[in-house]
Amino acid sequence: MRIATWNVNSLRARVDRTLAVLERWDLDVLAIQETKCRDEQFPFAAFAGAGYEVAHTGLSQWNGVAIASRVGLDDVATSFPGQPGFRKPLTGSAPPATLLDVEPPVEARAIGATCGGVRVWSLYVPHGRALDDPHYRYKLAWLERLHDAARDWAVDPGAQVALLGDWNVIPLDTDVYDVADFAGKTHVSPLERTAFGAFAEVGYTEVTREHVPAEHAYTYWDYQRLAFPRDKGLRIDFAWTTAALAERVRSVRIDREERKGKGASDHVPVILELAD
DNA sequence: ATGGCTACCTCGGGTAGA
Repeated sequence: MRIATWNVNSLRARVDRTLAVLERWDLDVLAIQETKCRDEQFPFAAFAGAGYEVAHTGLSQWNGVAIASRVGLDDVATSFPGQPGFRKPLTGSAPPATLLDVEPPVEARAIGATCGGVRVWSLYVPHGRALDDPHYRYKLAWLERLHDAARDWAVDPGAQVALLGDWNVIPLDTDVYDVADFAGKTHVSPLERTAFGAFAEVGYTEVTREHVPAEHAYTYWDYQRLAFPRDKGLRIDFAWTTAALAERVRSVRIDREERKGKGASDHVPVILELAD
């Protein structure tokens, strides 16, 4: 079984590239992030034509996550238990007191489905924006709540769970072209790195590192400043799996070629080959 | 020193990404 994760950075702008990735890697399952569309805008027919069922959640032009599968797609969940919401802080005059009590909306950043016996989650962790931005606190809370949910999913030692996606965390200094460029910014702060690493304490293994231990093995390159030709990238797309699933991983590959050419996403697919 | 790109909304320029 082959399963992959990819932040496609707008699905509608890259339907052809996405179908080509499915075919090139002979994928059974693809976890997609940043579809940037609402459900009614999602090109389901193109995927069906290629033999894939799709579960998608998208509420606006932002975020949006999906799972495409040709090995079944059961028990779809469009958020995880306890997933925090976010709303920009209100500006100007104070709203009526009743509005203050309204929970911020849960964003389309997590979708889960069971595919071929594996509980797959496609996750788009909030960016954080800046260390003094409310979005940063949201990011930390989001990772904590995900950790709590993931702990529950891993209680059964035979559970096969894969947490796939764009984690928006640079876990090691060698996961970035120059960590000095990130001083005082998000993605490298101790709190983020601790929140990311905490999944190891509740039964999960980050299998992409295990199989691709090389330093500077990036999964993202900025569109700006010729980042890709200069290989100034980041490693921020990962796969935490339960022990029973980690045992099945035979290889992990980073599809660096996908960053080339006109119309590339700024992220590339990460592919896991699983033993049957 | 700044922004340098791409995509979304929609046809000008704001929001977001990392």
